[in-house]
Amino acid sequence: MQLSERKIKILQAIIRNYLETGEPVGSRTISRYTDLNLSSATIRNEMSDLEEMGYIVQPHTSAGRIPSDMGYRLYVDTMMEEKDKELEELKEMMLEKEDKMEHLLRQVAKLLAANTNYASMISAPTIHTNKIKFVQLSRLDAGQLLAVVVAEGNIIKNNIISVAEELNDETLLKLNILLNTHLNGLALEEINLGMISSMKQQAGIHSKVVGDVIDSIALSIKAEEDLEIYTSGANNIFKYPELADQQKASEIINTFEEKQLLTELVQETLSDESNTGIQVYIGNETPIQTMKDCSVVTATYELGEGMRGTIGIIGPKRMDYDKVVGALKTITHQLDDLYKKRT
Amino acid sequence: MQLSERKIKILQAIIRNYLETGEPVGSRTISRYTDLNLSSATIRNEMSDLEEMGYIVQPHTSAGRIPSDMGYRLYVDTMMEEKDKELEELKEMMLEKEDKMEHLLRQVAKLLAANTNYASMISAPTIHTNKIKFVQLSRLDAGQLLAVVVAEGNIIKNNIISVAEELNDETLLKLNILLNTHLNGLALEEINLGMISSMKQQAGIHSKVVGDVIDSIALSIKAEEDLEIYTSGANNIFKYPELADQQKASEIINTFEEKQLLTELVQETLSDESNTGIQVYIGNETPIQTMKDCSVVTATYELGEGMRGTIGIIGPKRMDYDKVVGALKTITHQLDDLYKKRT
DNA sequence: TGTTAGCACTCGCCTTTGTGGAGTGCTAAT
DNA sequence: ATTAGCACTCCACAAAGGCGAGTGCTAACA
Repeated sequence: MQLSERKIKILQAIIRNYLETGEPVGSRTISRYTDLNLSSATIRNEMSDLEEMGYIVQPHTSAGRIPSDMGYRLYVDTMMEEKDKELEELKEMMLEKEDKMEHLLRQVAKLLAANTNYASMISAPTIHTNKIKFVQLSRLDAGQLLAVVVAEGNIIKNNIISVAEELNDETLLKLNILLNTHLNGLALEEINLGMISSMKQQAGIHSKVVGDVIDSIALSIKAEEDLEIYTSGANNIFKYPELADQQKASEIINTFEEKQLLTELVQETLSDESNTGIQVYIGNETPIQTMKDCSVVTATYELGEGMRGTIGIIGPKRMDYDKVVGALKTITHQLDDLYKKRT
Repeated sequence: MQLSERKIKILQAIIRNYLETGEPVGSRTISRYTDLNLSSATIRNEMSDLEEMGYIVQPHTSAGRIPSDMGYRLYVDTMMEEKDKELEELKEMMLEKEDKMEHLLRQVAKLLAANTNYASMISAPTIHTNKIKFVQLSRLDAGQLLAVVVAEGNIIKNNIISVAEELNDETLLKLNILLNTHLNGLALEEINLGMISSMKQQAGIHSKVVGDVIDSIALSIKAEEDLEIYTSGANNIFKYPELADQQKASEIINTFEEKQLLTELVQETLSDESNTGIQVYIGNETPIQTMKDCSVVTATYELGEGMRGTIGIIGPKRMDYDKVVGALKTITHQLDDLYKKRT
């Protein structure tokens, strides 16, 4: 069977209506709601077809129809009309706090949640493709050194290193020079064993302690690929009855707390480069099983070269896709602007 | 009326039973549950008294009794028998991750939540009474400086400072010496305007730029009294029907997300020094209004001088106080040990 | 005087039953 | 191809009734 023009309009009307009310929508409603001037009987026939084709389902006989995942999918792919969102206010807010990445991200998450009435998450930019800008080793006290590594985009990592043997000022200075000349401009992921051993060699006489130090710096740089994910508005899910029952709410809340699980989503999003950077996962399409009753919309943002992070909105399947996509576009653009201003 | 020995035993039995089942408990149950060998009728009389005295309430006529806030209070104050918890496993886990305070705290929160089946929170130690150990200013690039401040207990703060005018190496060195000699050993809260202006004076010729830099360091040290609170197990509240309804769950979850609100709890706990460091807030006693249907047990931990933080367990009023208090004691002691080993 | 047995009573919970309404599918007429 | 009409389905909701747990009271007993 073919999707006639009319069927599309009806499907669209069903979805729109369902998005608003959350209730199954019947033929009579559509018969008036649209400008098609068709009787409910005709609509019923069409709806019957649409059901057969899999775009809508009946929760039970003699109830109205609701969109299936497939119906939503069609809607998102072809029928959406993007709304322009008024997220401009955000610009200033964001700029205020510009200095601390962490604050910024929290802020963004909060803003999105507040504006959309869905739950939101944002992952800190991945930095492993990021270039090292500055390395410094300082003595804290007898047995402890402080290593500071700053990467492109002013991402700072601190590490305290315990050493058995005290290093004198001269050695420390040498080490600093050595580290900077070798590591500067390198992407974090480019640091490898060969390089480390080459550094050790050049460090020369103190090889034992110095070697240890270099090892632990290298390790700490590479190791801490810490998943930083900020979430907000988890409790928004209680606004949607279809998600608010204990079972589901508990699962979703848990996923939000164990941010670990959200990394999958981040990975998935970052790896897919197909389109505009915005992806929509409806129901079972989601990479996170616990969210199979939700829809998830993700976007990739970039702060300059290689620093990409993920923003996500999680809500009911009947979320306002238009609005959400609009909001995400606005935000990613503004993050872009932000970066440009900053550099 | 006086609380006879027998009344106490009955009250205790009621509470114990209610803690387990969450159901109102009737006279017949008590008549068997205890070793008092009294008929249900006698128990009924006593219960009637206890109700009059305010220790128990009936949710509705012809239901069993449940403890009132006042009943719980009496229980916690006088009738508790602490259980010894088997939280020893934790010791090793904690030591593994010793290096990063943040990880440690998250770990502890998670552990507590998992072990108690309640929600947990932990605040990072306050550091404003903490002494500065080390200050360093480095040039990142033309317009940017990196300030690193390390305080007692190896708490590290980074700050990027934008400067209009570039500082040469010599000035930077001087500044570093100046900063260290002045600030070293000082508690963060001791830094005041007089001191800052005195530094500025000594900085001499470059007063304009240097002054700015000093200002922003001082500011960043003082300013970022950032509330770091880690939470875990929020979804545990779904395990207790009396908290799991939408309204309440939503409120509680929200409080957990907006960690802001939890600061009150932290403040309250830290300020009160009365007793063993463990406090129990039952129902309306809580400092956080949104948790008036819960009980909150908090403990103060110390990592050496002046570094005090708060741990909290949030659960239903019928929480297992014995177990929770035991667990908190164990944890605080272990954090104590941890600090000793570390230094 | 304290304790107990017995009994009537209360009230929430659960199941059953019934009703109304929204919506469908089908058929026949236009 | 569209529509009006009608019988049918099924959910949601309310009312009704029975069950059971628990109480308060009274009277009897040690």
